[in-house]
Amino acid sequence: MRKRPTLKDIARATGVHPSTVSRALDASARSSLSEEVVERVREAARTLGYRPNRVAFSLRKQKTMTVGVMIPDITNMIFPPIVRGIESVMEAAGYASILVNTDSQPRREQRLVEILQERGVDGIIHTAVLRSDPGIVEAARQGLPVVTLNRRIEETNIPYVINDEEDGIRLVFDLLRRQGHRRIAHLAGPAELSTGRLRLNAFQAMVDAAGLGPGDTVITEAERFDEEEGRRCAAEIHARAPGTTAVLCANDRLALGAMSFFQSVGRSCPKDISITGFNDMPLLELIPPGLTTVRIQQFEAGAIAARLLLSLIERPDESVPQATILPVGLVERGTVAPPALA
Amino acid sequence: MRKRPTLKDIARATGVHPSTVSRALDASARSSLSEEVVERVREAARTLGYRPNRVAFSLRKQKTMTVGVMIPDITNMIFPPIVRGIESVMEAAGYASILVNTDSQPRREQRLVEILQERGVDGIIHTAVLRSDPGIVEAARQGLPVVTLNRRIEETNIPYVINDEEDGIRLVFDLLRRQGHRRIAHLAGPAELSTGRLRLNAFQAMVDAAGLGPGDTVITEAERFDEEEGRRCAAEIHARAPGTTAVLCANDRLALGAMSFFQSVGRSCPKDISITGFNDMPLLELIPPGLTTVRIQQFEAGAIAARLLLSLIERPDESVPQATILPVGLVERGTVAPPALA
DNA sequence: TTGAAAGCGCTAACAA
DNA sequence: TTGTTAGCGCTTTCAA
Repeated sequence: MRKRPTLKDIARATGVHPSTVSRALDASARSSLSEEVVERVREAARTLGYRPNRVAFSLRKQKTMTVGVMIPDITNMIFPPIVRGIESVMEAAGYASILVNTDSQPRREQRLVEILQERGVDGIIHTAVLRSDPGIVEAARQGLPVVTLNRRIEETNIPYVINDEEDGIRLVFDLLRRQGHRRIAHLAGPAELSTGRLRLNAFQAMVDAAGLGPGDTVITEAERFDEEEGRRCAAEIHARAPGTTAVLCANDRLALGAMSFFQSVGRSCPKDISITGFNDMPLLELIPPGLTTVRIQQFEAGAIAARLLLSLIERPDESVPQATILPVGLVERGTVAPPALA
Repeated sequence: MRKRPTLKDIARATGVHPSTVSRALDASARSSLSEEVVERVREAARTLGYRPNRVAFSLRKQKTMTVGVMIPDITNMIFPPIVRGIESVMEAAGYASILVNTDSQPRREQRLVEILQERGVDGIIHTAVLRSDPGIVEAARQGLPVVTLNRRIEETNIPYVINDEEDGIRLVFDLLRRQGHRRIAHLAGPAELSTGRLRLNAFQAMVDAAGLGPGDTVITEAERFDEEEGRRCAAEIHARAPGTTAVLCANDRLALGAMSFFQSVGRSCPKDISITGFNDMPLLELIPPGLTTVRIQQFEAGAIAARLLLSLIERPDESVPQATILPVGLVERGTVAPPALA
């Protein structure tokens, strides 16, 4: 690559000292210089096509203006909007984002945290934490600004931004109850993820509050949030509790898998079985009969997490809220109907 | 952040010179040292929790081990798999990726190229170029390794990886012809994108080769590759050429929009109108009646582009192929049927 | 208002 | 085999 001009080159061209050039180009130091020098320097910078070297800047200032963004898998469609939300505020603040996919593998996640630290990121937004996650906790303990998004780590004071999981579950549960369902199954997410756990807890609380008995509900736990696990768990529900009239799923992909399973065994949705999801991922509205689900904020959640991280980085003594819980909404489409009369 | 240990700290701990520590920790320089020193140094590095500082490394070596990945918009579902393909090879080679979204805005794209250059990226993979794109061309001319993906820039020697657009169009066109269609419309993509242009050219060539007359085909050009433009252009086709029995769309999102339009005016697909797409984006198979489309390689395309870029960066005198054209395949689903008898 | 000098953490040419 | 030294491009303290 052709060598880019440096401060030294500008200094030579204008006959001033490199440090003077540095000052002339820095808005906050500019004030202490004569207008004439500032103008000459800026002019020279322009004609030489000067671009500051951020690597040198970073080494000197111990600040890379870069953040790490950790997600489980960008091909999972709920993450792209979140990432855009993060970048919309980071980019505006002059930060670049290094995006990494953990594939939900703890060892890989751990390694990626180290890689990001080697690269000197100023902070990390982490959407892929496990409920217990020593690697990132240790990094945060050493002073690295971290905020978790979508999920939280238990027993730490790392700030987190999550959805109101409890309210979301309440919304779909109440809908099912109003339609007359009593034999409601929960297709739960992985227990090691806070989303899976919180939604399960909320489901159980709703069941208790509704006075449903143990014979009415069955719970299966998926190992991953994907369609295949949705099918597998739906099959289990079908086998263990054939009288189930509604399946409340911990997320949309599990619900899609469940829909596919019930269709394959000839139980039509919503006539024979009602199904609900969580997240309202893109394109869902085009898949018949239209999954009834819980809408979460995606872009906005990313933006909020990014603002929190910026605050941690740039104003370390200002305190930020430890918990940010975003409101959710019910999206009624076609997968819920009253139970068929037995 | 707690200060991380440096080479100097290890040097102090072991009683050798920092440069010796550097050599001991560098596999390729290690051979010139005594085993005893190497062991002592590595041991100290381990106990101190030493992590190399890549910023200092970058400044010294003039190499950041970072590449820029430019895409139009990560929320467009065909890009996440491409990005994963890129990262799978970049990460394995020790490179980090800075992902930026251009939103298809030339000025924004231009600015992002400059930002990436300030950050000293070792190369750029660009999936968002326009057919004419002076900013990135100039950067490449100055010696920055660049490869374009999915799209190409005309009149440059920047290596590119694209799909076999011509063959893809041939596949769907032939299918429509075999089913007996004659009045075929093309819902074209934006002319300033090579994908839009190449697919349009291919369509016209097929029309000519098939001996269809000007009365048989109508072409409308979308301004963006999205559902809304698909609906608008489908409406235009419907108005200008109501006798059209098939619409060959330049990509899946346009096709989805067209499907939505024709449904809204009561023309059922595929009974009254056949529709085809391009890309085979995720989830398409779940949307009835199932879009017949052209499958492109996504993950693999990213991986190939990344390998090309790596070659440009690490072996600058080895030559790389200027054009890589990936094979495509036909995916037959439910949106194509013989034309209704008039 | 400007210059001189040091140093961020690392690598590499040269010397010993 | 190891140490010395310089320097990547920048910011910032101190002096003038």
